[in-house]
Amino acid sequence: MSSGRKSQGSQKIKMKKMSNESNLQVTFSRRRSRIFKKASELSTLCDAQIALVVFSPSEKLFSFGHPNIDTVIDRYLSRVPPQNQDIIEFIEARRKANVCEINTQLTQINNTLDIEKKLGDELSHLRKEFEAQFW
Amino acid sequence: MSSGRKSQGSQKIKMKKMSNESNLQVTFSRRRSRIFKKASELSTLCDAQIALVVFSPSEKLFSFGHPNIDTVIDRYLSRVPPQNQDIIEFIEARRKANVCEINTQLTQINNTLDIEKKLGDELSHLRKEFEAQFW
DNA sequence: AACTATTTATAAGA
DNA sequence: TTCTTATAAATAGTT
Repeated sequence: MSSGRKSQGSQKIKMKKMSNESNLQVTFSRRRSRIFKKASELSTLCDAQIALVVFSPSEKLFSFGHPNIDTVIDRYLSRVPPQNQDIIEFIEARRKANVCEINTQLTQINNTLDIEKKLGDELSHLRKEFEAQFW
Repeated sequence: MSSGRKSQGSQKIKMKKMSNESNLQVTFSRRRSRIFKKASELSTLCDAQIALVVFSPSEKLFSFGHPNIDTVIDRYLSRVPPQNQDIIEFIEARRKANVCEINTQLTQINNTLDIEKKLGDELSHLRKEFEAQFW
């Protein structure tokens, strides 16, 4: 016994990234599970919707949601100016622009077609006259 | 002083939705801020990526993310079979289908136009012959 | 919002 | 790793 105390107990630590890797691993595991427990308690006690996603330093995924993580994430994405919504709107806008542009082309082509048809009709009439007179 | 003690201190509570609305409001506010604090600490101490979204019973949104909530959510959505990606693909497919269909129409119209033009040319030639012979 | 008795969480050591 | 322990933080009810 170098000391009368068996432990110094909990000590305050600096809020920066832990240097000791094995301590970091232990601390991550403990704190992570407690946060998920607290999130679960909050959702139960207060009927709050919660989504919690954690990636460990070793890239492992942990997630929790109440009543359902995807429901909450969708609700979040529909409120915040969302990137995905921008993409959808961009694609839709391009689609509409495309349709509009092609419709303009179609109109022009149909106009040209009308002129050609009228010319065709006129010439068809001329041909009949010509044939009637030629024979 | 109805009692020698000033407080009963913390008492264990049942893990079910709190019935008293004002207590629920206070508890929600306290626990929520502590969870966000803990999430922040975990991300700092362990350099973990975190996304936390909470909707209060009164529909208010609270969110936290490290290094960025949308980054983490995107990373989560890219692992889980994502609905939004489906929507994007659906819209893109519709756009392509539209373009393809209209291109078919254009081809048909251009073919028709060619025929009409040939007819027009032929009749134009006939008219020249007719006029040359008539005058 | 502040206080307080009690319960939990925490970090380090064994 | 898990267990212990001294200490710090969180908690629920009260004031």
